[in-house]
Amino acid sequence: MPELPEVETIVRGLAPMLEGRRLVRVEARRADLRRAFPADLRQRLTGARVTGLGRRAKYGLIDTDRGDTLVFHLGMSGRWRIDPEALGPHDHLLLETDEGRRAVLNDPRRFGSVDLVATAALPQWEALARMGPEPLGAEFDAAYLLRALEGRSAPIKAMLLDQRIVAGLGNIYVCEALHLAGIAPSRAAGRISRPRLERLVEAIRAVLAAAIEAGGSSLRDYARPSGELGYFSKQWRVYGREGEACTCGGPIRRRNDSGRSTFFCPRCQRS
DNA sequence: CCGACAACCTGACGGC
DNA sequence: TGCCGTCAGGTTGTCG
Repeated sequence: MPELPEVETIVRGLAPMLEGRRLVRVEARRADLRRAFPADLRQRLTGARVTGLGRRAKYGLIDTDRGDTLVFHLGMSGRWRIDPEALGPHDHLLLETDEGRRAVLNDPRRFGSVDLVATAALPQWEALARMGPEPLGAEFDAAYLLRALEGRSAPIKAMLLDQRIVAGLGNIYVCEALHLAGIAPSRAAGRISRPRLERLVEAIRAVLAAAIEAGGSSLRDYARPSGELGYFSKQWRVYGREGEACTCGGPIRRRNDSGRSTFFCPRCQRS
């Protein structure tokens, strides 16, 4: 589920119950996800006050007054459950606040991660250090993309999935943005004209903003009986719509590019 | 640098 | 009903 908009939505959903609260109970229910949990996770977090939440790319950030930031990544199947009635399978990490609220990290496939990083050193932290700019930030524009893609012969789709180029896009929103921009996923990245890169930047921004907007509206019921966070409407133009009609009337195609599905409209995205 | 592929895991779904 | 193959929103590493 989680690309940038999903993580953003989840962070916004967690903020009201965590911000300013003291963590009275921290329980890791297994030793690792994709990699081991920090050995001192519990002692460093228990008793700490959450000072703020944030996001960098697909990473969620929970800052504490002890100078540590809990950094979580949701992998393919991660989500947070809010005040669940009971803990169940794949509930790997529990945070309980001084108000008795509970946030539970659930991740069946365990491709996610949980780390504890000194807040001041966060930008230098290995996973974030080599990361490209935020697609919704000012640094990300056509001029930047032009330089970053210069001389690259790899397909634009692969380049947009590369977090070192731009941070936070995944398979869905790359497909969506390329379609909105009218660019073929296979187009050599370094051979896209500046005007078309400008269009691409705007498309990426628009697609992400719309998804965050949609997530935001569904947040109102984030405390549904199931207590799950991460419920998103699917307003996709091409993703998951193989065989259906594109807005142009032509059929949406699906192709496999090195193990990942690419959805596109051959008519709207000729080059 | 590039492309293809495997690995890490579980669950959902379609076909038979 | 059940078994089996396929696929899934991510990341990382290897090999040619």
